[in-house]
Amino acid sequence: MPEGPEVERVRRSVEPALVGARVVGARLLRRDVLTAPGDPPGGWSRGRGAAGPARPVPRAAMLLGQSIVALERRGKQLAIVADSGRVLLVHLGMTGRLLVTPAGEPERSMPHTHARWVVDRGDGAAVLRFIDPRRFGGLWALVDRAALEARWRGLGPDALEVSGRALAGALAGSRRPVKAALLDQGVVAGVGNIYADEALFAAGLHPARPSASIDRRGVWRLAAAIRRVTARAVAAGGSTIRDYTDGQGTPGRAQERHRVYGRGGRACVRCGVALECGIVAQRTTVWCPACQGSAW
DNA sequence: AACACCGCCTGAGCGC
DNA sequence: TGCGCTCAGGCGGTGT
Repeated sequence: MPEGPEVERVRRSVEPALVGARVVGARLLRRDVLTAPGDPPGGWSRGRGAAGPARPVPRAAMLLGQSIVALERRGKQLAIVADSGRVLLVHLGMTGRLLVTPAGEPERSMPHTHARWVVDRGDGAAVLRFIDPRRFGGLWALVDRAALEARWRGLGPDALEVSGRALAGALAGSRRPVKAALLDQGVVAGVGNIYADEALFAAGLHPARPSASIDRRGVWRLAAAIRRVTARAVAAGGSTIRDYTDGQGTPGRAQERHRVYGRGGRACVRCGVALECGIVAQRTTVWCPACQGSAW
């Protein structure tokens, strides 16, 4: 389940093969995975019959014939920027993967491959695949950088660098549970269910605490915890729970460091009390009833 | 306006 | 062994 740290690992792992490379082949195997300019607002219909190339995709939208100049990330979104100015925005959703393999390697059949590119850096071609069994992820074709910036304007600061001041501004006046705020990408970009629980534990805050009830010191502690927890996850290669690997197929080890996520009922690593498990903000949530105070 | 909640989608894991 | 159920969860759309 890729959150910000996992997407950052993917970005780093595919960057060497992609930046400076020219896209010499592009195929979209499922039309509904891509939202291109002119598609219905809210994206292509995901209903029956949406599969397949029912409507031709402008090949430029898939960056065919263009050179990749940068791979940029904000939160869970990964932008492939071409020299034409066009951008292909990748969201991995729950089970999405980007995989790069040398073109010479024997073609293994990879189920749920929805898009496939051949890129050439001059020193040999490589194949890039977008694979996503559950299809919560997708691709968005943007015509220029301005469109990317407009889109990213809706995101909060990235989790790796969120400041206490920015978080305080976003939590002020909100009565919703602080965990719900953390999962809102407009508040902090890149935090998902795993790192929300981990950061709240690290900051000693109950996930159901109304956002506005947390004092200044607590908010600063929380911002620092978000930065620390996500930075450590990046350093550990990301959390591999089920499907996640980086762009080379390498799993991460950050899951071995989780102190609350997936540990409901087990002993708190800090105080030994049994961790509680419940639903907060419609998500499975684990917290320590002793270390994380009360919801009020 | 702010927030709650649903539905999308497939595979893993479980109980019977 | 095998079937069918539940669960996982990001996010956009709709409802309150």
